[in-house]
Amino acid sequence: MLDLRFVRENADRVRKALADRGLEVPLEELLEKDRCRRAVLADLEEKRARHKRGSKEVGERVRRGEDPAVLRREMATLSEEIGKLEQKADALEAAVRGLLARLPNIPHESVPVGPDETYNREVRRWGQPPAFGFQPLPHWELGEQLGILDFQRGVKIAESRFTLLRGKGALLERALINFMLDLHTKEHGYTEVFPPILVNEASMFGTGQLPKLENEMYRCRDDALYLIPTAEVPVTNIHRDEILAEEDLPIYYCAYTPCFRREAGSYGRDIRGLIRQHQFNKVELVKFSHPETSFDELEKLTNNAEEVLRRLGLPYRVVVLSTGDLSFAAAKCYDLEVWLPSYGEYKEISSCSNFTDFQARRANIRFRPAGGGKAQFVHTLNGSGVAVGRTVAAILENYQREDGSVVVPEALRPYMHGLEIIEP
RNA sequence: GGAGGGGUGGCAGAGCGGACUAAUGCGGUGGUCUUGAAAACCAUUAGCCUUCGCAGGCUCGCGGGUUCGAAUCCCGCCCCCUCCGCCA
Repeated sequence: MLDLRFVRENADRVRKALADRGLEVPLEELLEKDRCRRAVLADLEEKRARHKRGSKEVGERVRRGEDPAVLRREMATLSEEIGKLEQKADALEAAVRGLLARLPNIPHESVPVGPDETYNREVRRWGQPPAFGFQPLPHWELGEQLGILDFQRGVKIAESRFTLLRGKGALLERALINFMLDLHTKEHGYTEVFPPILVNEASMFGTGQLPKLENEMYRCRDDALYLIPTAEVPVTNIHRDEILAEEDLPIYYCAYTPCFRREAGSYGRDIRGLIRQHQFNKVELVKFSHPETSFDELEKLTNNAEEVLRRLGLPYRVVVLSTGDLSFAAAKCYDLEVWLPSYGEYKEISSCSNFTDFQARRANIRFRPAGGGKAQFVHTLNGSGVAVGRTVAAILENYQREDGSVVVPEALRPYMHGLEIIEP
């Protein structure tokens, strides 16, 4: 959420952000409603002040033994007028808030301007896509041949887009989670947390999933709880409604959690394999940063996620999203894309974003400056470090051999009891 | 699931129809004192909204209601704690 005062005083910047993102929000209506609301408020507050003084006077007359009946009647009338004005002010405020909630974050100046993903800009590339002397297989075929991915059973147990991992496949998944957590906690300075995986509405609102993405989430029937679509939600909400000490910033958390997404509206896409599942594992990086250093923190966070792919020897590239592709709450976002031979292209495996104060304002996460003074909103960041299921797919496909076996990346072997090759 | 207790400023905690303009303590900040620090003492210290400013308004878990007037009384809801039951 943007600051209403900021919107009022920087209407041109907001207008440009909307245009750059290709969004239509009736900004003029918002500004007009806001003007109207403030006019009503001035009238309302003047009447409330009179009413307050009058009521006090009634009390004093009673104490002095005078008859307060006339004044009491006057105050009753005034009270009624106030009630009406309050309704009017509330309605205007609700309208303003509704429109304000539809305004996206302002993209950072370094973000390329363009209407869609074709304007995303590649910023760097690492590694070489493997050259196979044979016809490489997609991971879903490899996985089934090796007996480590069971798509049919996943469908039987749950429904489509759920997969059963078996044997070395389950071990590979677990090894990746442990490898990533160890890397981020031991070498990158993150504190590991394991949060609730069902969260309440306030948490979903704080990070911006509600109200917009309600259809994307699994909801409990008998409780007002949602399955998390990403660890970003519970981990960012760790400090909701808190005032942090400036010297505690930046705070780094990493968390492994399963994630659940309904994937409504993506019926035709990525239907095969592990790429788009309703349930998947992810190691997430979350930062609470001082406003002045948040864009530096974004570079570091992105590099931390990249390190996972470098250690695993997976070819990837980093893309900075254009204004048209940037998510609603983000001011800047880098996507990490891993090479997938079955797609013949790079496929998103991590998304690293700086939300500046957009989430912090919604979730009310502030810090107290060291010298005292007003609490300010922190900046929140997060990124996948990285998506585990897609990493399994990338390893199977990039490390496959002609006989259908798969070499285990060296960095992973200590986590797989020294296993070097996955074979049937 | 049953019974009881409770949600008040950064934290703890009093207040239970009209001087609440929310006591007090802790913590924070500034100062006095000190070679320096600690202690002590003095001062200061909630957020939000409207306003160029003066000033004014709102907020005591949330939402209604009673009243000229609600932190305080009534109704509904949410959350937390304790005990019992059930349970990995």
